[in-house]
Amino acid sequence: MGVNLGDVVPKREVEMEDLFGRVIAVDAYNTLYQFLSIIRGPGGRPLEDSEGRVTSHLSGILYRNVNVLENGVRPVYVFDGEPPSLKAGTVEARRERRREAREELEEAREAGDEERAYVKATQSASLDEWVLESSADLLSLMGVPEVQAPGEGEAQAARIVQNGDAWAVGSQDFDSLLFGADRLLRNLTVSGRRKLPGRNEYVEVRPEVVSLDAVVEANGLDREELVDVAILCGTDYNEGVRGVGPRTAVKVVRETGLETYLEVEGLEVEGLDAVREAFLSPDVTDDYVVEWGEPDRDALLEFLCGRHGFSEDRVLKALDRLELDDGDKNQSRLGVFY
DNA sequence: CGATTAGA
DNA sequence: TCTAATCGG
Repeated sequence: MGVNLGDVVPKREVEMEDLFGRVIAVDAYNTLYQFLSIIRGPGGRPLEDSEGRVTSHLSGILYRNVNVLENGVRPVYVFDGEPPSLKAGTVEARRERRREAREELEEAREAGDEERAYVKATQSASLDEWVLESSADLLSLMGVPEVQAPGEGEAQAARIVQNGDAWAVGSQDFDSLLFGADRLLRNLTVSGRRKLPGRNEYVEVRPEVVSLDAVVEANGLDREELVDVAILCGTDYNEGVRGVGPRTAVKVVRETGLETYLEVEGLEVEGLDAVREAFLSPDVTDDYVVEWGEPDRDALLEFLCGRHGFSEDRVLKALDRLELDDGDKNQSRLGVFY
């Protein structure tokens, strides 16, 4: 979920080819959650192997990374550690929401309502131990590095960018900008269109870059003020003010300032200073290693086909795309845009 | 989501 | 050859 900054954030659409040579600090939680909620079969059931283990995320990781690596983009997956205590309410609320969704999923299945079942299955997706472990295993076999964050993955990913070890954070959420990432890359995808959950509507989806400088520039706010904007709208750490969206929040912070506004309106933000600090000085580490390796073809075949029932033909075809390339598309692509 | 297949 | 539907595990 994260923060609603979409409306006040300038975006620059790019092609995957434009990202050649870039390192992307991928928010693993965000990415896995999307794979898990979206990659579904009939009745909203996730893909699974013959033992009943969910494999939707493995499919997503494999093909996404093949596309990314094939284009000379180097991903590093950043996994969440312990959520800050400020987030406890949000974590609990999400748990409850998933629990409800699972109940409603059962009801929908019993009623034979496939469409509702699909929606509820999506809402009940959760990252359990199996998903995290098998994801780490697959990434490792693909030669894709992983970083374990002490706290929020997005904060750690932002730090990796700040340190110059990655070019952008890869996530759908905007939080990494609040954590100080210089750039955010959304829609790390090669395929054009995506189907909207509602009905038969399709939207063109291309990768898009959001730079923190551009956000700051466009709104006449610095990062600290941007954090105040988010706090007004609501974040994972606080509820936000009813009826205030990003647009008015920017206006309020620029013209009045968050504290004065709260005072005048007789409002209060629970633990305001702590929330600010959670964004401005998050729990991150510089003790990480980012190193890419060669995909282990045999081990990948054993893992995906032998153990989890993937089609050998398809996996081989995917792995072949990782071998012979950079024949035509090599250097001199860096720096075509900022 | 991304790949594959069906169909215009 | 291109796009819409539907597999995949």
